[in-house]
Amino acid sequence: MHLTSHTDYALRVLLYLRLREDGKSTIQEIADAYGISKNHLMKVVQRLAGLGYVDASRGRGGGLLLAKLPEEINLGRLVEEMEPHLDLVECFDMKTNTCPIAPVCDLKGVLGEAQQSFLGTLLGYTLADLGTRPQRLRKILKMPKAGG
Amino acid sequence: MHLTSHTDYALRVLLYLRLREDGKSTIQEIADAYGISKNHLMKVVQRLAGLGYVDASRGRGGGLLLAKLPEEINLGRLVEEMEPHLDLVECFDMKTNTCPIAPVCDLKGVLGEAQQSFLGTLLGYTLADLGTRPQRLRKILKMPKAGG
DNA sequence: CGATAAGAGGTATTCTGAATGCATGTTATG
DNA sequence: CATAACATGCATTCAGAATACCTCTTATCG
Ligand code: SF4
Ligand code: SF4
Repeated sequence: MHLTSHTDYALRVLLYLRLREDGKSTIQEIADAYGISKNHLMKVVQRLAGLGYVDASRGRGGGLLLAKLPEEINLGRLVEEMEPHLDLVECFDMKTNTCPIAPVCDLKGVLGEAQQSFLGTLLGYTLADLGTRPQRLRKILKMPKAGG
Repeated sequence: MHLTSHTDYALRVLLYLRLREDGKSTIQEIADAYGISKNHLMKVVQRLAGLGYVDASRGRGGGLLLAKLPEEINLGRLVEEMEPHLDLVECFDMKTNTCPIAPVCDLKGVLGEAQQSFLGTLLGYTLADLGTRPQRLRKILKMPKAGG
């Protein structure tokens, strides 16, 4: 039971940008701040751009900006969109299911309900609920001061 | 986001035994019923035996029996015990965490809460809540008639 | 216009852990 | 003592995630 690093990285990027609303941030800068691979992070950012969460501008002086208000970025929605699939067990994908009792299995319903609880909790939060300790976060992330 | 097949297989075994309280079932029989590998299922059953969910008797005439009442077998508990880990994101395991903001990350708490919602839902169900359509299940599983 | 910074996008490789198979040991029964 | 059934450990395969590269495009600046 785990989320992919893509999903977590996406959230890290958004959190970073939320604390940095005053100016653009480059992928390199964010990768350095979290100590992760720039190449890897580029894929995540492309995805976020495609989903409309960030605006990316190329060329010298380019970088990333949040494309929405933090209050508009729902964590549950983001997780649903970033995760490659939400197939808790094989029968959740009827196309590849091999379990013979799927049509009449109560467990399937119970697991589905549990997953909805999970996502439902996340749907109750937005990016605006994160970063409640901005000073400490900015310090850990070695974030440039406003205007820098 | 998915559970391992071990967890699902464990639940399948318990469901099978619950519908078959009248007599022992062999691993072979259950593997055939679900169309899965016997070798694989043996590992799952050993785990279930170790956790005290089933009694396994060896030798000719041996087989499996539920070691608890269906009402005593909680689905949330079982999932917790069968899953190799519940590390939704890397920071859930402090020993291997590399994320620098873990000590001050609000996201961690939110994800933890969501996971608790998931498990909390499952904790509300027991094996007794499954198998509400026993006739159809027994038929699909080609289960021997009572006493057979 | 040319150099350069930055993102876009595709491909290849590595790595991990799950899934599976196999071989042998142990226990109980008849 | 033959056999049926579970126990245990190890090896292998496989899928998907994670990561690394490489080339292309775009935009800015001197
Ligand atoms: S046992 Fe139920 S939940 Fe598990 S795969 Fe089969 S249908 Fe789905
Ligand atoms: S960003 Fe937060 S939730 Fe994600 S790994 Fe870091 S500490 Fe954990």
